[in-house]
Amino acid sequence: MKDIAERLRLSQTTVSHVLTGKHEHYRISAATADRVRRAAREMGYRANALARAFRERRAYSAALAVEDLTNPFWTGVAIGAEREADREGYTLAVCNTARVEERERRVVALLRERRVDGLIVSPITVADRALLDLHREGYPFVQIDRSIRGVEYPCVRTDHARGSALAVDHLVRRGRRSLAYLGGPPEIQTYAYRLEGFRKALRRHGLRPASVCLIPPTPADAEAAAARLLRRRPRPDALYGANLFLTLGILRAVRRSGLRVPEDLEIVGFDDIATADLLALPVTTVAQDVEEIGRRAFRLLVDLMNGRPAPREVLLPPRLIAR
Amino acid sequence: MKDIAERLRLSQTTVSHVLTGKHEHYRISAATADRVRRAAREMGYRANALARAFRERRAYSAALAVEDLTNPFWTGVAIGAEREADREGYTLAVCNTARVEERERRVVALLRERRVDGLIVSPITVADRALLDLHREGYPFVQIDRSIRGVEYPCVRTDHARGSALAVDHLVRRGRRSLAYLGGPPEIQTYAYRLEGFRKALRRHGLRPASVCLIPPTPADAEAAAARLLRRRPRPDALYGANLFLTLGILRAVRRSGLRVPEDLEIVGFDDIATADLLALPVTTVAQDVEEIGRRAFRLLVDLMNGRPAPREVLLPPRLIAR
DNA sequence: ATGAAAGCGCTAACAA
DNA sequence: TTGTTAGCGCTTTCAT
Repeated sequence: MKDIAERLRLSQTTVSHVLTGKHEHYRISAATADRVRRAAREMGYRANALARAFRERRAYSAALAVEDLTNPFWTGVAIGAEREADREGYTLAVCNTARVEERERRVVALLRERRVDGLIVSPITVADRALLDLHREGYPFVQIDRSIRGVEYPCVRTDHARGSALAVDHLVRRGRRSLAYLGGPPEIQTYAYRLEGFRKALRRHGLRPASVCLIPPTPADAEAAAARLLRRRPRPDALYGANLFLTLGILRAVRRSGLRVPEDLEIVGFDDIATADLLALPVTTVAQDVEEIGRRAFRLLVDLMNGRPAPREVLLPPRLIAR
Repeated sequence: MKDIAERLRLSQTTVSHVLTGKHEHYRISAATADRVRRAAREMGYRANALARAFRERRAYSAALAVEDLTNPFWTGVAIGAEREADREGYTLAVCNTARVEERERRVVALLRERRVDGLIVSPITVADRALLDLHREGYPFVQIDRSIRGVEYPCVRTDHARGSALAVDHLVRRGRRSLAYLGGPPEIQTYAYRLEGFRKALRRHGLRPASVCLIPPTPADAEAAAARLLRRRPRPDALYGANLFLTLGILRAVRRSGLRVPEDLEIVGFDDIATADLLALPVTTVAQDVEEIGRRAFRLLVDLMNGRPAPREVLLPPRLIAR
């Protein structure tokens, strides 16, 4: 800017006004604005984003803390959020915490030290305490998939309960009566809502759960739990897995059991499976609009970062993919 | 820093020396260093990364341009790269270009405007021309999966040819003689090497390709091409898909054909499939160490960014997962 | 072993 | 319609 100003015998200020598009506001003459722009082009001027960020105290960057990029849910969220960030001129740092405490702390540090302007995160991925601290300090963040108490920042998530209801209704419609639930720990809000939805829907049909297994949400744990369920007499005629990894475990257990699907029992899982049509066993899924979650979250974050009000909760409808 | 200095009646310089860990070099007394650190803690000092980046002309951040976060290859790379970036104190911006030209341009602009210090990218994801420009301007980047001519910056990739050889050897060992190749356009170096490896390996066994289909690397295109192949007489007794999406298409075609695997034919695909054990048809895969690719790429990028020399090519061995 | 001072590139309040 | 000036928080050179 200085060089341009010198060459044009203008002040650096004027150049700045033009180059930042504020010439209207400062009533710079069209002719001058033109000269500045031309010179800038000729001289190969490139704005120094670092200087600008420093001066404005804003890096136009945000972070997305993800607990497992291996999970298509989070990949989808990342895609959506990144897309929106790009549209808004923000840089999005994607941080994979992999549920390692040390890495969670670093995400928060990132926000504080690198002066990232905002954060998209799901509680658990970053400990509640840290989030409450951030909240108190006024750092804007948007929650995904689940939320914590005592924070009026928004949460964007699928209507978990509704998803479970879709699953139950589907199974009951197909004549199943003995449904078993396999879900993660209900301390995690996600699973609490999914379980609650499951229970409520069953009640609506005048049924009771054949079983409710609360286990760590991994394929191995689900496989073991499902195997146990399948040995029970009477055997449940439907298994409902409350997330992708649980459903994969269920599928493995059923496959090993040699039972036939859908003759002997039916399987429904939360989260769609990309290769579902190629699997040996048919599985109905409750699909989430993951990219939309990411997009919405980022848009709300922008609102927050600009001091605009944002709703406390955005619920997206799930979709049943029957198979 | 100023506040700390005032409180301690020291100069800001001294405080800076201590807080940036350079007190050894500047021979600050241990006592002073201690006082400074204590005060910093008490006063809740947090370094302002924005100011530092501005002053040092580097943001300690890098970008990873990915063409499709939906592809586990890229997710794996992202996980690996992010992990390493974190270890090195860098922030990694993951950019999903989704093969949209406009978005590719933005990635390059990001680098130029210096919000990031370096780039990890695969050619095609960002057009060759843009990369050559960057190279000429001296901006550091590391290539992934494939590389362009005229650039001595490193490329980290799986040994594609070796992967194809693993596939061919496996099939021949199992008695297959009539192998068909389905791959993406050989203008993309990745596919060129995979095809070449396929051809060479066959020749080594005294065989010739039953067929070579060069198609867009999507499930739909592969499904159509594979269906055509399966109608041929004589029918190939093995199909080799040169990437994940091609292999998924092949699996669909074979499934619809009603042919039995492995009795009638066998399938091998480049890139592992997470749910392979649950699929209706067994599929052998050539697995890449995707996270390692990401990690290595980032480490090389750090070397480049610090002006250290880096090798032109890093080849990682693939691994056959027979099924 | 510590400090003074300059400056990184930009923005904005204010003056003219 | 344009310019003057100060300053953002930090690092670094040079002095002391």
